[in-house]
Amino acid sequence: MTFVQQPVLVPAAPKPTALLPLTDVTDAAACGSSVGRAAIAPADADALARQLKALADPARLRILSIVGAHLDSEACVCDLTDVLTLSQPTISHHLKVLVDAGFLTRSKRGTWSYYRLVPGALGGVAQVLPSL
Amino acid sequence: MTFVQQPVLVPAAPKPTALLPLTDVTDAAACGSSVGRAAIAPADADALARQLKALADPARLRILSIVGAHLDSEACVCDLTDVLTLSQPTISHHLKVLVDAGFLTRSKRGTWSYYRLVPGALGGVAQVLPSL
DNA sequence: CCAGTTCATCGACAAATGTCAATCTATGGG
DNA sequence: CCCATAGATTGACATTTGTCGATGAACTGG
Repeated sequence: MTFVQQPVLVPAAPKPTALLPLTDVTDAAACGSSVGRAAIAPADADALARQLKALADPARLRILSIVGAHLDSEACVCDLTDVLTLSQPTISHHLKVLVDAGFLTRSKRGTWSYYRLVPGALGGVAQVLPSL
Repeated sequence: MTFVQQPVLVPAAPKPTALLPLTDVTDAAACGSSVGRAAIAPADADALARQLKALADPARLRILSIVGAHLDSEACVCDLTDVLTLSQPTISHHLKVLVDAGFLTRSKRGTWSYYRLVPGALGGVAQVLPSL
């Protein structure tokens, strides 16, 4: 189990302006704290929060994990309904959330819908987090 | 701007049983998909979702960023009320969420409350994400 | 002791979210 | 054709969440 850290390739990334754009660094409060660098821009915080919101659900994390656990990082809905204790519409809803957030892609073949991990999408979020 | 990637040291981590405990790997659906490894355990998905839920808010991301932007990774509430366009009770609420989730610590000195980043907390989440 | 400051807590409210039953839309097989 | 199956959509519902105003608690300076 090595996890080669793919070349990122985030698709739904809203253009990371400089990974950490500024807000402003011009104040000195009475409590005597000093600023070392600039903080995240509000627009970037919004975008990152949207991505994290899509991940911040136990069912969706399990879905991503189950899809990623398949040999080709691809699974159909029946693979999920078997394991998750949730109704089929609920699972379908979670899948839509993950697709809209850019973590999964959907491809319909015949009667079945196959979902696939977007390479680097999770890694992109993981890369930005520690630099907050 | 280098971001040295600290030695992790996650404090509030709920004991990662093996980073990816199993659920079960014993089925073969009609759609013909094959399992390569085990998925995340439901309990671990719950724990990770709780952490992510604490992060999945623009105001809280900005708070973490502002605290981390200070030279000693420490800031008082007044540093936040100056920048964020939110009422003081709302900011206090977000701070409590981040403390409860293990991303910040609070230390009161005199009239001021100082919040400090928990070293490795964000990195711990970031490390687990790509291995889903 | 009193007034002002800093921050947390409480109560209320609208909005967002997770869930399900019911329904709809393909697709495939007789 | 007709029916069965896989999955998406819809509508409804309870719960959670983000926000604020009002209030409370603790410390500081006159």
